Amino acid sequence: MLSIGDMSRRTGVKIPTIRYYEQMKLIDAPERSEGNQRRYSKAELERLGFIKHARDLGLTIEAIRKLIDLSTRPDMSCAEADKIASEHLAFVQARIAKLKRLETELKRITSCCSSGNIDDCYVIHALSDHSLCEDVH
Amino acid sequence: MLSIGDMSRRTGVKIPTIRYYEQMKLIDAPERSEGNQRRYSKAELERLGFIKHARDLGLTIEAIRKLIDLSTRPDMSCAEADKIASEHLAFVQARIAKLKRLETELKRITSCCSSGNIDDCYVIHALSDHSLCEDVH
DNA sequence: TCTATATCTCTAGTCACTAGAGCATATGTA
DNA sequence: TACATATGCTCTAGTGACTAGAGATATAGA
Repeated sequence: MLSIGDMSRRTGVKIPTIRYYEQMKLIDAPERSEGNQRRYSKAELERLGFIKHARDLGLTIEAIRKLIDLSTRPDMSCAEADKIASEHLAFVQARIAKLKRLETELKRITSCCSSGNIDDCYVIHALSDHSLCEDVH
Repeated sequence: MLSIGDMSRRTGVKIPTIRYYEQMKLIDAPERSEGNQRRYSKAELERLGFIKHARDLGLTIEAIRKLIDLSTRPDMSCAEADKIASEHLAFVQARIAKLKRLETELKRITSCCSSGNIDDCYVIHALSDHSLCEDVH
């Protein structure tokens, strides 16, 4: 049996976050010791690892809840699970594209600041004048 | 003189958000009409545009507050402003790198799901078994 | 047994908004 | 001028995914 601290060390999920996941019903309320402390099984460790991994990948709590739900219905087609992951992939790709455009503009903004006076500051100037952007947003 | 709705239409910042910025002291409390409605000047429109642009670039409210503060002290060197923008550039670049690693893993996860049964579902399986990751995280 | 560490519950705070209730004001047309 | 509609006001509370802190209790090792 594992304490909440053991779970935390093994998965890298912080203790308050584990309790938060329990509250959000991502994990079941575990057994308790005589003194009311949480005691987890190996299966619960695995589920927390699953959640951690999915969160690291940026999946929302809601998406993870769906995946867990799916995995407990072994008769279900996995098309649904694939859909969740695929949608998230598209989301990640869109975010990369957007950030790359921002990177371009930030590079442009920061590469020109050489004067000593704020009146000529290209950073401030560029941020004020949207028309300087090359249709970035 | 512009109403809050005019400001919103011209900058693309939603009305409650404008009021929120006022509360956060990013913009000064504007004049009011006889009936207590906000009335803005051109200068205030420009400042809101500045804030919008900076937010679109992902700068935090706190960073924007600093930039505004800097821009009202015309004697200051702009090195500080450049530092804020550069730091943010580094942040954006780090995020791009991280998202690209996630993209790789998500692609791998979603490209193999072909079986009809959840027991064989690669998505669920891959998310459960961290060791399948190629040291992505 | 003592002490240090771990855990408990509960509340509130974070960021950057967003939503809604319940009014008051402004604007345009008849 | 009367009215309808649109716009605005303040205030409170909610979002997601945690994080922090208070104050009490439990457990493990010397």
